[in-house]
Amino acid sequence: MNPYIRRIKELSKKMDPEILAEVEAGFVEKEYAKGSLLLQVGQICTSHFLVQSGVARKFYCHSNKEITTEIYFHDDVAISLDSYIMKKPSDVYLEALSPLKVMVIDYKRFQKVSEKYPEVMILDKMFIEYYAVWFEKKLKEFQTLDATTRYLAMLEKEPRIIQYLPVTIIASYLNISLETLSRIRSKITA
Amino acid sequence: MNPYIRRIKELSKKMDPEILAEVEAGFVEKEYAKGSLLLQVGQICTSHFLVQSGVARKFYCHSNKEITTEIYFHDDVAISLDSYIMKKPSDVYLEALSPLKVMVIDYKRFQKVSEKYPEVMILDKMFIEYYAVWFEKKLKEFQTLDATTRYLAMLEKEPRIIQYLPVTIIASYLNISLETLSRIRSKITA
DNA sequence: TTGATTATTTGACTCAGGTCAAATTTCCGT
DNA sequence: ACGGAAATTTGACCTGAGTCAAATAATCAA
Repeated sequence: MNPYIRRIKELSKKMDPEILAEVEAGFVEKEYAKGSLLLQVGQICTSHFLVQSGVARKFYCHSNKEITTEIYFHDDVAISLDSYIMKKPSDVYLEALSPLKVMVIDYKRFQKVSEKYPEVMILDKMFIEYYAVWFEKKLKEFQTLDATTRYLAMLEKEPRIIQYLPVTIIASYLNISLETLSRIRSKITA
Repeated sequence: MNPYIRRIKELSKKMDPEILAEVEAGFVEKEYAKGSLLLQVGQICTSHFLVQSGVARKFYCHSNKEITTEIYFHDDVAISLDSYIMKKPSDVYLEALSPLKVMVIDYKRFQKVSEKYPEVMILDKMFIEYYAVWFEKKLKEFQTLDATTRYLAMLEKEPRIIQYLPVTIIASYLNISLETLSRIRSKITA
C-alpha cells in the first residue's frame, strides 16, 4: 500500500498550506510497545494509524489460528476498514510487532475538515480507492497462485516482510501452515 | 453489493433535487444483448454501469480458465475498479449474461458534478468504501472457508446466482472446478 | 556456559479438491 | 418427435497442502 500513501502525501504538498495545517493539526503522535494492540476485536475503529516507524499487522482468529491479513511499515496506514466504515465492532486486531510510532488520525475531526475542503475529501477518497484496488489484487492472488508462487511474489514485492518477521506470521500472512512455508523455503534455497 | 447501492440511492433522495437532477442528467441508458461485453480486456474503464435489469458478470482469464469475480443483478454496479481508478487498461471483462439494461455513468461528467457538490462526493466516496469492505469480506471467505462452505454461504446470501446461472459460471465464481461443484451439489441434496 | 524455552525443520500420513475421461442428461433447431 | 450439441454428473486417479509428532536449531536468562 505505501507507494499509494506516498502519492497522496505528495499531492497533499500541493495543497493550500493553511488547509494542510488544519488537517495536520488533527494528527496525534503515539507510541506502542512491541506486542501491544492499537485496536482490539470488539472495539470500534475511529482512527487511521499512519505508521512512522516500526512494524505492525492486522490479524483475526479463525479456528484457533491467527490469520494475518496486512503488514504495515513506514508510511502504511493501519485501519480496520469494516469497523471504521460501518461503525461496528472490529473483527480484527491491530498489533505492534515492534516498538511502534504512529500518527493517529481521528475520524470525526478529519471528517469535519474533509467536508469543509473538497480538495481534502478528494485525497481521503483516493485513499479508499487505492485500498479497494489493493484488495482486489490480493483476492486475485489467492484465487490464482499456489503457495509457492505466493511466497515468491511476496519475496519480490514485499521483501521487508521476510527480513523482519518470524515465520509464524509470514505463514499466516500467506495463509499456509508453518510447515508448508518451511518446506517451500528449503525447496527454493536448494 | 446491492444493499449498499440501495442505501446510497436512498440518501441521494434527501439531496437537493436540483443537484440530483444535475447528477442524473449524466446517466445514459444502454442495452446489451446476452453475451456481449460492456468492457473488454485492454480497454480503459471510464464508467460505472448501474444494472437496471438482467444479469452481468466480471471475469478474467487465467491459464485458459475463466474466473468470475462478481455477478451483478438489479441495483448492482459493474465496474473494473483497477482500470477506472488507475486509468489503465482493464484486465477483466464485463459481460452481459442475459439481455441487459444499464445506466451508464460517465466518469468525467460525474467527476465534475462531484467536485462541485460535496454532498455528491460523499456518496461517491461511500460507494468505494462499501466496495472495499465487500472485498475485504470476500478475501476473508476465501481464506477461511472450504469449497462446500463457500457454496452454502452463496446459497444463503446470493440465492439468485444458482437460480439464474449455469454451473460453469457458478463454479468459476466459487473458484472451484465444475466437477467439484457437481459433487458438492449431489452431496447436499442427498 | 548451560539449561530451558521457543522457533524451525523434517518425516509420515491424510484429505480436499484438481484432472482426465467416459457416461448421462438436458436443450434446441428443424 | 428426433438427432446432435452442450451441459452436467460420475468414476478413477493424482497432488498440493494440512496435521500430528518428533527432531534440530536458535535464543535467552541466570
